[in-house]
Amino acid sequence: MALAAPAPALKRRFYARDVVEVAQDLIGCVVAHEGVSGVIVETEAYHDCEPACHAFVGLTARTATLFGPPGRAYVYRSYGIHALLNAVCELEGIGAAVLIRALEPVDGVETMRARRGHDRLEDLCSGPGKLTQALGVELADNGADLETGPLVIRPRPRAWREVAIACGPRIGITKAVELPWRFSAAGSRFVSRRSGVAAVPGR
DNA sequence: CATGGGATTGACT
DNA sequence: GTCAATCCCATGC
Repeated sequence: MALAAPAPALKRRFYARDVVEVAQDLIGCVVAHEGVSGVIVETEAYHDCEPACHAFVGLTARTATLFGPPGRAYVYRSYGIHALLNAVCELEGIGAAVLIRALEPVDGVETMRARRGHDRLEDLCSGPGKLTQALGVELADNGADLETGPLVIRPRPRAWREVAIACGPRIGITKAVELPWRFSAAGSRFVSRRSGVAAVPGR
């Protein structure tokens, strides 16, 4: 019996709803790019109604992807050095996205090690700039369709179906710091930071 | 056209 | 704990 084919990628309608819900539902899902993949263990939600979101300034060249159709990648350069990967959410015309902040490596670990220049498994994808480097995601992937690939996000594997989710304040921002819109797989060794989280009530 | 500010990381004290 | 690297883009003159 051959290995099962990978699950089909998440469809546009998965992303076309409340960005804070999508941020939680993406925990445990799998990001894959050209044979390299990992399980999402940390996310943050951003919405144009709050000032920490790039889309807060309105429609510009930079934010066009955020206001575009859901299910696309929003990739931008941070601090002049790192490419950060988001999944665009909500309906077209609303600027919202989920920042993918950390992965638990699954496939292509040796490729990740070579690209990252680090050996420890926990150092490969435990941060938003680290995981794009490990996956080979670049600015040119901005606007790419996450349903058709080559960069795709797949549903939770069976073992991740019941993952416990923690929440806390978003990291590295100076505005709207009070919103608890950072989510992580409870107890994961692969998140970017360990502190500042609490259990999500009722989930 | 000049300026300033980051959704970070890694090296160093 | 501190701090520099580095570049895209929004803003203002």
